Amino acid sequence: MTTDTLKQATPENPSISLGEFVLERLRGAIRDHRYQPGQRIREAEVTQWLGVSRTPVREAFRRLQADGLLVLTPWRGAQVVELGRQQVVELYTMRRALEGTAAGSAAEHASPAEVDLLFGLIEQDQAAQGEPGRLAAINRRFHEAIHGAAHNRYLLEALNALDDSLALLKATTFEGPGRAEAARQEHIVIAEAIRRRDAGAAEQAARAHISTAEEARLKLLFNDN
Amino acid sequence: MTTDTLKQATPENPSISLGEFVLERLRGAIRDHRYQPGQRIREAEVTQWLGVSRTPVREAFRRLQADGLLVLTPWRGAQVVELGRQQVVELYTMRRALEGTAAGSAAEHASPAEVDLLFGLIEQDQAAQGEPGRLAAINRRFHEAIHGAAHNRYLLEALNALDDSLALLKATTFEGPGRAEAARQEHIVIAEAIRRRDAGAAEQAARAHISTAEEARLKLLFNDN
DNA sequence: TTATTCTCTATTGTATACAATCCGGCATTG
DNA sequence: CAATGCCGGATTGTATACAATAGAGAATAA
Repeated sequence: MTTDTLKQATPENPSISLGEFVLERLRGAIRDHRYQPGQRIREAEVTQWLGVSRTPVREAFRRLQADGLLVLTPWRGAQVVELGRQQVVELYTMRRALEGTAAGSAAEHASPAEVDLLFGLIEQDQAAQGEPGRLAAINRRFHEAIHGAAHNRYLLEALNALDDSLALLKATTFEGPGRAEAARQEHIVIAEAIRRRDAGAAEQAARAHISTAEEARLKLLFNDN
Repeated sequence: MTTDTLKQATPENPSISLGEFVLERLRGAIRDHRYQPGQRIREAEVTQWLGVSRTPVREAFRRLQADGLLVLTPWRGAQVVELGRQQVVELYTMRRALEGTAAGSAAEHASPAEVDLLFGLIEQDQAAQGEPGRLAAINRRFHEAIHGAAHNRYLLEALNALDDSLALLKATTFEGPGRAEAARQEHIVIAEAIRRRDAGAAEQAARAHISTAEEARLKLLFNDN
């Protein structure tokens, strides 16, 4: 990466369009809070940062708007979405519905390997006691495993978009004391329901899991309820 | 529309960006099957049709891709999505989840006026016997009324996107004999559950409604099951 | 005849020029 | 001194020029 003649290819990955490249970089920056909620993002800024012209930047903006991460106001440009309490509640309602559906579908469609993966992750989780970073990563993979096991691409996309939206929030749910252990127990209930192919129980367990996560999140964010 | 000096405003509606204008026109054209599934849409085509440059057309393409209506292949451009049997099933799984959630939320949050609207639409439906076009329109409004009564903007957006995707399919569900009456009965069950604030019953009723619609749709499309 | 390669055109990806609009500060006026 | 209106720069919306690629068809060789 020295000369950067940059014909027509992503600076780093030479096989994808610049629009996609910018999209991923921006998505990552928003996820990591390098762009904070409410902050305005100027096209010229991104242009300089990533060394591309305005066209791919604008295309990425459109996609991020569709995903609910940016607000595009005419002549004012892009702003990272800010979530209020009401919006967080609405997002968790969606999450409860979609995670429940994913768990139910996983109970119906998961392959044996996918079921094994779930229990493997629960074991890893148990081994990662007291390491918040690893716990969060494993939790993430557990949920992704369920999402994949549902074998429904629309559901998967919707859940990914939802994750991105919730990443706008600062506090991670695992900060509450005892939350990690409680979450593991809930994960076990979900995984067992999936293993015994009980779609209804899997859905209920997943919903309950999201509900407790919602409570914890709201408490952390707004100190009430 | 004679001179068309077209400074910088939508040809028809002078207050919205051209990108949004193109987006809505394309969305409508896809909904109405003026662009058929599988068909390729060239930028230059739309450019000429709507009298704009390629830039707003490309922005609209990106949004439609995010909504799942177009497939954008690098260097090949845009193609209207084609839905296979598997994808239809997956979409209906989503629809069952989201409509169920909407009905449940509506039971919790609907205003009295919104409840009245539901029953008003059921009466209109009864009066529109044997007119497939009006029946379809009223059915649509009934569902939209529930979506609105849920008071959840994310849910609303997701349901709208889902409707657009299902509009890709040709046959309308109301073609089956007796389907209209059955649908009305199902609507009544949903509306009554909402009126008595029974979220669980409303969700179950909505799910059952979607399941029967799915069956009818699959029968119409693939002549099996 | 058939397979293969090459070229050329149509089309998309990107960059940039230009137009329109918003927002700040400043001056003018009451 | 405050309010209001008017500039000027900063920023976005749109159009277009140019680069890169894919794909179809012609030309060639077996």
